[in-house]
Amino acid sequence: MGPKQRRGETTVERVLDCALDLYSAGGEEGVTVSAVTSASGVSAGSVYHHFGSLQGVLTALAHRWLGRLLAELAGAVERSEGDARSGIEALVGAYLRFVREHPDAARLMHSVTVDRHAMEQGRQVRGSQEARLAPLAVWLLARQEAGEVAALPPAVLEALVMGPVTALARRWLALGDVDLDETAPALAHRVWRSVSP
Amino acid sequence: MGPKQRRGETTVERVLDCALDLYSAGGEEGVTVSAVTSASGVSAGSVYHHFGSLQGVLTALAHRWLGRLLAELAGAVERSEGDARSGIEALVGAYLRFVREHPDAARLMHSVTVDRHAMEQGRQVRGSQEARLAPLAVWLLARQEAGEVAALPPAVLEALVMGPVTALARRWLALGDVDLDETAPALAHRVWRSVSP
DNA sequence: TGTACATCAGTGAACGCGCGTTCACTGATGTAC
DNA sequence: TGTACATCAGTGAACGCGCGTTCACTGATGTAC
Repeated sequence: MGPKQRRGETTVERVLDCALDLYSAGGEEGVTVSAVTSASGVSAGSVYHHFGSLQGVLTALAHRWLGRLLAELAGAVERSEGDARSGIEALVGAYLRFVREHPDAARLMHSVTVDRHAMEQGRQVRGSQEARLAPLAVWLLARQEAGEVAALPPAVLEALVMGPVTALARRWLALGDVDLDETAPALAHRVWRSVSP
Repeated sequence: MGPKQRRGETTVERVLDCALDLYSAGGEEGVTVSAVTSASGVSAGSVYHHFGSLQGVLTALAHRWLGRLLAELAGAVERSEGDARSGIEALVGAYLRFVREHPDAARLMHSVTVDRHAMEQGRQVRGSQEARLAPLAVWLLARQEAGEVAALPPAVLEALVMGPVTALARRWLALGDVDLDETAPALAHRVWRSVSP
């Protein structure tokens, strides 16, 4: 899979970059074939050569950024001091920083439609994401087994940690009436309180 | 605004009900004019008479259910014992119950596209929602001023209370691998911990 | 190093389909007198 | 209570537009010998 020549890589990159711009300008309905081709200078046929369909472009775009976000989060946790508290606070901080630095990509990732299509594509997508999510999940589970985190079902734990962060991110993306840097420490502290033993 | 004859009301109702079914079956792209007309038996002209456009149908649908949800939440808080803790726990419980009882509507409301269009329609929509949201916001502010809730910025408080609930709801809607009833009390308790003084 | 060749990458005109919307019209409803 | 009439509600054929996708083809790249 993927391009097998140098040319192909840059074409793919150009298409995805333009697709993100179009998405942030006009939502999913703004990402049409003709918009992509005229914005990127790549022909329709070439787009289909690399992505198979227009939906394929959006899926690839979501994949790409989700991978970057998860890598960022895993890195932040790894770089933290190792205990549950500083790890979770690092996680919260890294998420909000990523959103602030890549608001357009964040908007795309928060789109339910993307989730939906990804789900419909079946377990293969979820499987690959789980693989990338594994470092975080493994770390959290280890902290939990060490008694540093409350014994809660995984789904509840995930909701408590990620819920407030994504909620604040969504609000900032939609209204921009929050200072993420300023509020991040308070949020991180409160999230920690909610999952501490 | 709205229908001025009995006939009109039932037509509007029928269109909205069918639109929700179509949405839950095929997402936003499943809600086409021809799908709506053939599912509801209402003619295209009549749809346009009542809603102005297809987008108008989706906007009306989102409005309707958002109103119902907020009314449900406000009612639950009102019925609670009055203190911050039981109010917040009632809120969490009511939200999850609503999602479980109306999963299709919940999926629609969690859609970012709906948010997006609502936002683009300008402050009028947000204004009317704020009016309906007021009871909850007012209640929470009063508890905060009484010292029953930590002194946090409104955006952070909202994220801490609603974030975990919507996150768990989204997960259940997407994967269904959680028992909402079972996990609701634990979640509510932890949410309370995160905002208690 | 040079050449042959298979494969990859890219082009863009053409296609048909289904979409949202309109409009001239008919029928139903409710109200005023 | 009965009638006239303005307004609301509903119809469905028709329209044109822009969409996603295809395909026969050319050009570029990298590799094997």
